[in-house]
Amino acid sequence: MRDFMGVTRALGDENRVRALMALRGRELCLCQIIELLELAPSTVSKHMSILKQARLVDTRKSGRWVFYRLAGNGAAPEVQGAIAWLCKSLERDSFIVQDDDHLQEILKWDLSILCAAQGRKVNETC
Amino acid sequence: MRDFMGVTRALGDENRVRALMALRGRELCLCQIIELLELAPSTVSKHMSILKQARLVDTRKSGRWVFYRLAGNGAAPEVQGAIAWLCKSLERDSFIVQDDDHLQEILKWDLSILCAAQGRKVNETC
DNA sequence: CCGATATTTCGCCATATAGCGAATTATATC
DNA sequence: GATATAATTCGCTATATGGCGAAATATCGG
Repeated sequence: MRDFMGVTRALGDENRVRALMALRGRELCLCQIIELLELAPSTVSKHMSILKQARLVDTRKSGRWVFYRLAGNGAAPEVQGAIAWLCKSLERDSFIVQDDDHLQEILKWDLSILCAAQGRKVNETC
Repeated sequence: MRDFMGVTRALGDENRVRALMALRGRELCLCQIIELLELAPSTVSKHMSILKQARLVDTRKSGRWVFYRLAGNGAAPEVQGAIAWLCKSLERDSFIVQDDDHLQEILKWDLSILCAAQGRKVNETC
């Protein structure tokens, strides 16, 4: 029960749900999720740590970067069920589709450039 | 998205999850749920209204009593998915099994007696 | 070793939420 | 109509949560 409630609480925030949906079929660096959600790095880090504690995501560290991915086949059944339910319910949601589009743009940028640009009110044109 | 978050928020409270699980395969009167959760009537009423707003439960009014049941086949897919996920994840949870046992006892009581007994620190033996 | 940089942790604030009891509403019974 | 009763709404309090910026941590490049 404790574990299960950890999952439901984790799913109870819109930004965390958006982050999970963004991780469908790919892994993302924290800075890419920051860019997507347009929130402070500390806020996004906290969100991701909540998702990790609920076992909804796994992480991989590569140098200074931390990559997140959805929990896979090794995960607990309730976690896999949650992810399946989430994806099925929101796949066609207009906000999620919009995020998907936004992500396509974000993914075009080199990670180091993206990270360096954060916190400096990036101008879209340069 | 708005509707979906309504569901996830509703699932984010342990007492609401317990109430939903209690409704598997039967309908219950509010006073029976009050007895199960051992919370104030106003608190339980609020919980159930949140579940109703999320469309996770339907209600039927019969005189002074209000009966709750899980949303059925007519419900939105994300709601049905949520209920299915919930039941599959918690069916064997020890807290839920304990609630199931407790409910068996509660169901033995006549509704009017149960309601009348609430708020008066019922002695198990009378 | 010394910055620079990505992430996390900490401290704080504003808001949301769960809980209760009292007051209100709706319905049944007298 | 008056009274009793099941449920809801209201007002309040205590706690939890999401947000940020500053400070701390970890890692890379010189």
